[in-house]
Amino acid sequence: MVTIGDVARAAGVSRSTVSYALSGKRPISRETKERVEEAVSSLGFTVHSGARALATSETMVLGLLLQFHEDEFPPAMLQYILAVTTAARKRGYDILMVTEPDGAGAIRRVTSSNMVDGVVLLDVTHDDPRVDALRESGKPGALVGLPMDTEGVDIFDLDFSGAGRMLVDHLHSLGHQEIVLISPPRDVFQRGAAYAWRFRDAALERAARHGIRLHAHYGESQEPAVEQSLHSILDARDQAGALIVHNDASIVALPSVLEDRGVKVPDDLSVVSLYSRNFGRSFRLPYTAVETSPDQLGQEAVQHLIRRIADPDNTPPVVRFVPPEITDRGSTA
Amino acid sequence: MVTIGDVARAAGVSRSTVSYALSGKRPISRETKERVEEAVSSLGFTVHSGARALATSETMVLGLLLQFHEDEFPPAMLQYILAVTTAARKRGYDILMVTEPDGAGAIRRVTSSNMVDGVVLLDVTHDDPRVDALRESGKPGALVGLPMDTEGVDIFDLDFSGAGRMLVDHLHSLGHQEIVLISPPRDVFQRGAAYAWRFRDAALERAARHGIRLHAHYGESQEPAVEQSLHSILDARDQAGALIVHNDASIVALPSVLEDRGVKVPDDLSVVSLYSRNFGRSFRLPYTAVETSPDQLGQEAVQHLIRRIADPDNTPPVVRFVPPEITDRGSTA
DNA sequence: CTGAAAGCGCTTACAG
DNA sequence: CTGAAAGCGCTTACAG
Repeated sequence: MVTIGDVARAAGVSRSTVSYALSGKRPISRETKERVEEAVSSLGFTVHSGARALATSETMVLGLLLQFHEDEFPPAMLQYILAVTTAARKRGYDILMVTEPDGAGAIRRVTSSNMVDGVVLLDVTHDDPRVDALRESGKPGALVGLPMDTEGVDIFDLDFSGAGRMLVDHLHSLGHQEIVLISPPRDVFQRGAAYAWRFRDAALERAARHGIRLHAHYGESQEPAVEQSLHSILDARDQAGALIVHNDASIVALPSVLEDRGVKVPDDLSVVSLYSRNFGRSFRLPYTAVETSPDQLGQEAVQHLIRRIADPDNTPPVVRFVPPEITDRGSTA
Repeated sequence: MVTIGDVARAAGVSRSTVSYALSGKRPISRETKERVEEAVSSLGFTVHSGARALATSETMVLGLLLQFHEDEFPPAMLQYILAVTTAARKRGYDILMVTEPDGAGAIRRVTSSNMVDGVVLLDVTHDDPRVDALRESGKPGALVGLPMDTEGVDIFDLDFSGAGRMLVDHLHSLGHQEIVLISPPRDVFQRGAAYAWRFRDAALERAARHGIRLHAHYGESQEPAVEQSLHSILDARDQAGALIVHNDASIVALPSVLEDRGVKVPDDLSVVSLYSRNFGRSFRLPYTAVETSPDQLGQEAVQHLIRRIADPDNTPPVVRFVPPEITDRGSTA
């Protein structure tokens, strides 16, 4: 391989001059700089990332920690992966993708071996063991999802409580008095994914205030249970005029379930949900929904994480809840 | 941070002894080894990955190169990502996920900076510029997808030609004489994704041999075009008794399109496709299909790549086409 | 069975 | 504006 020494020799300067010419960290004369650049490109020099990491204690790599749970709909997670990766690369960082089941162990592994400068945790739960592991690691981290103890970590999430209130208000303003809510699967609640109950509890509370009957049910995540559960919930609640679906697998399955049942939206039933624009496009979902903004969330998380890496102490901790925005697709009446 | 020197001091031995005790690359006395291990765990020592990479020229990281094209259905790619990541971790490797648009440049970047020991290329096309970049890099690579020039690279893919023949044979054995094929979008062909024409051409050839009329159409990848194209193709070909869908977005949209049209499977129409078990489960696809085996493909690619990293010269080049297997879900008659 | 030392390829004070 | 040298934390011949 070609090293900085080769470049120095070819350009007739010292290795330190090459390093400075490349980094711009001290002034270099115009002609020296040109000679260095010529040598670099003619030799095809690239800095050895391990050597640089050893010298600077910076890897320019971010860890992305995620898990594929049985109770989650895989396509939904992809949007966050892509958002984080793109945002990182735009700022010169690469992404180490870590998916092993033992997330806390994985954090210890990649931080203590100095493989990454910081980590992004996806799908953080209420008592997520990864959060303690992160704190102990001393590396900066950005969380997507809300843990019980937010001390010393940066948090980025949709305002699920606000989203729940917003959708209930929307249906209330149209005069609905009886609403069915399809939540994430029971396992998601038990796992401690706060987004599930933040949304549900806010919706319930808001409905109560409006005097609306809101029936909350758990949805499913795997077919054929998804469709079956939708049918049985709709069977049991056929007097309700509106449906709130906070469940990715269920919203994807809903169009064909409703078609099966001969239910017309919004004439027979008003439907609202939460999903991103791209998600809705992949599956042709025609429902009025709160935009979940994975791109924005991923970008803000990465941006803040990088700022904290650069200046761990003077960066204020942030708990950022992206305000919900509703996209009206005409599925309510 | 705690270094190997700290461990050596605590254990009362030299740094080299610590290194050897940890790696097992030379015999260490039982008691020395125990003292080292005790020091390691009490101090919480982990090898600095950059330092090790610098000393050994091995990073224990694999690059995973992929792009999200407009003309592809995102959820399908996720299965390969997960398969590769899991297989790599099982063998002690981490995954650097590289998604930038300039794939060839990305390969140059991560290989020449020695960030990875090898790369996996997903979705390789006929004249994929990444393949040349890979060859020039001198690093081992495993490709998923078939390039024009297979010299010096290892290839792992489904036998799409065999899959095309198998599905046509299956329909032929049931007496079908007129079949519609929905291929990937035109853009996928133009991009040079060989799997698209390998499947189609083999199906056409096989159909011709059987004296079957096979009408090949391009499908779409984005809603609402997907559904519209399905409707217009089915309108134009309403005399056909069987449908082969080689298009992820289309097969996901098919159930509701057929329901819309009042078409019963398999009574009115036989349907066959290609997708993985998990993919089918996510979307409740009830169709007889060739299993695309992303898990197996990912695992074989990683396994072979790691073998080649260990011994670049004595590892024979491989072009591996996983034989198609049909899963009968009763959607044909 | 163990140690002292060279070397991997960088960056960055220190010195001029 | 530039150079010589130390140092980052490992691994591995070399030597005993």
